[in-house]
Amino acid sequence: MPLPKEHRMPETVVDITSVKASCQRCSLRQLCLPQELDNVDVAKLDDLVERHNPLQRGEYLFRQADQYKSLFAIRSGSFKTQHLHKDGTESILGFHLPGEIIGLAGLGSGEYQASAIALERATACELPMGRLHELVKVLPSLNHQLYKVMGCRISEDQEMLMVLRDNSAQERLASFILNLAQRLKRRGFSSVNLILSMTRQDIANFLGLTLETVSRTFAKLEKDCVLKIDRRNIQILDKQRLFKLSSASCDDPINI
Amino acid sequence: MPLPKEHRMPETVVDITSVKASCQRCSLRQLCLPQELDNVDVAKLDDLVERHNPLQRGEYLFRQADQYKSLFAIRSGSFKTQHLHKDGTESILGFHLPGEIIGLAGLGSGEYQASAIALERATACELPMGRLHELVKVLPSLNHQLYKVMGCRISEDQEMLMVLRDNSAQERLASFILNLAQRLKRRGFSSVNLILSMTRQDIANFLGLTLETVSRTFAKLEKDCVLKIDRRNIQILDKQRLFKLSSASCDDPINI
DNA sequence: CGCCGAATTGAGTCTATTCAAATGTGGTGG
DNA sequence: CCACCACATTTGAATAGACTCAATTCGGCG
Repeated sequence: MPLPKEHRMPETVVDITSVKASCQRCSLRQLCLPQELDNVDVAKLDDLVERHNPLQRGEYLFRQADQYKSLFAIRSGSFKTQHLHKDGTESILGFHLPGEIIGLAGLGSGEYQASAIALERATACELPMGRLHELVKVLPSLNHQLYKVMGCRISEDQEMLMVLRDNSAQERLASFILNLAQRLKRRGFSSVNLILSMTRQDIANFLGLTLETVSRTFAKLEKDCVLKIDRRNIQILDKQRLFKLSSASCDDPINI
Repeated sequence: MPLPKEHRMPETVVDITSVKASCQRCSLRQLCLPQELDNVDVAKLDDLVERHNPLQRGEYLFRQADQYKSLFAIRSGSFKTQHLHKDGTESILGFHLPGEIIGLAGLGSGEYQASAIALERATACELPMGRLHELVKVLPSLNHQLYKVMGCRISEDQEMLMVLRDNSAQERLASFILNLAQRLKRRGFSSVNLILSMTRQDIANFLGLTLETVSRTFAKLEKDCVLKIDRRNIQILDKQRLFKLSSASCDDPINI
């Protein structure tokens, strides 16, 4: 499997040297669980976090139907979550970037309902649920923050549901690129030059299209001078127009 | 607006006479927030619940972009949640039955991202967030339960996303009917004879189809002797086959 | 250089849509 | 009681967007 250029976090975003006491100094703090926690509380959160060695592309962070043990906060790189159906087909549920929390759906059923797979070299912080449940009892701010994270996830999932259900291929792809650009920007990456860590097939699967349609739609957007495309490298030439194309009914203001 | 026959809860399911101390005696207890709470904790939950007068078909329980104040537990009847886009179009996000908690998405953004509208005569219990936040601090069991409810919602939303993104019109409609039958059964209604409280247009909007397609697909399912259809009354004639039609890749065992 | 997987491009097909018309139903008022 | 209206629903015919199948190109890597 050919490796795409890695999504390496800029030095200022993740301090690789401070593996210990990490949440406190982690520059993902504003995007992750510690957001809005004071230093004392973050220190307590730090104690339960288990930091993992890097995963390589294709390796699993957790597997569907594994017994539910932990939430994971992504530290670097990117992941996809995918659900395996009984008939052997797979559905991609999402792509996940540094600072995002994955594994939340398991809180309901007690088992992971999807597998998380690294799309490139990636690291994650593990938050064991047992200890997290203890910690939220004594840290109302953490408890509140966790509710907020979950509320956001419900909100984002419903937004995505509407995009995938109601929009055309071009609208879906435009939304996808804009969404990615916006999330990358918050993490200190360029919001104009994106390096996709997933294949066309992954994008197609995620958007409910075929890879041929994704390819053709990219070609059309390039022909219309909205994007410049070079394999996994996407340059946004006309953000305004991409936004208009993303959906006639989208209501988010441009904030990318 | 012509009224469909009302989804009236069987006497054994909701005791209308005990409006006070209601969570304790409410027979939706096993489906709602109090699930797995002991009597002392339920009594405390009772104190914060504000019970409302019935809403008529078409009336709003809360409105999109209203300041976020409360969660709502449905007590009787049914609701739809729908998102209004900037261009004036509306997207239905879900249909909601007694015992279900709605308004969870607001926990992230601080405002409701959809409106909740009664589909028939309906009542709901209001759970003000301010007091709920206080209560979860002292009731770990309630806190735990609320996480579980939110985890389930994330899980269900993702399941729905896959159905709407990956399946054909017939698969979507079959899934929809089976899902409804299953949820109605848990609430003491027949899982064979369903009374739909929503219009064909609502179903189409929810499933990402046109109302013509919904109508044609119902007609096909009736012609194939899978359903018997009389306006809003649906009789499931062949549950086994409906399940097979619902999706080649669905993995839930038949449990309806 | 040649292999292999990823990605692109082309041609024909099919599902669901759009547009249009007809039918059915419940409620209202004469 | 019946005529009529508004609205929900059904049905038909033509269209369009995405899909399938197939062939080709591209790029990285041994």
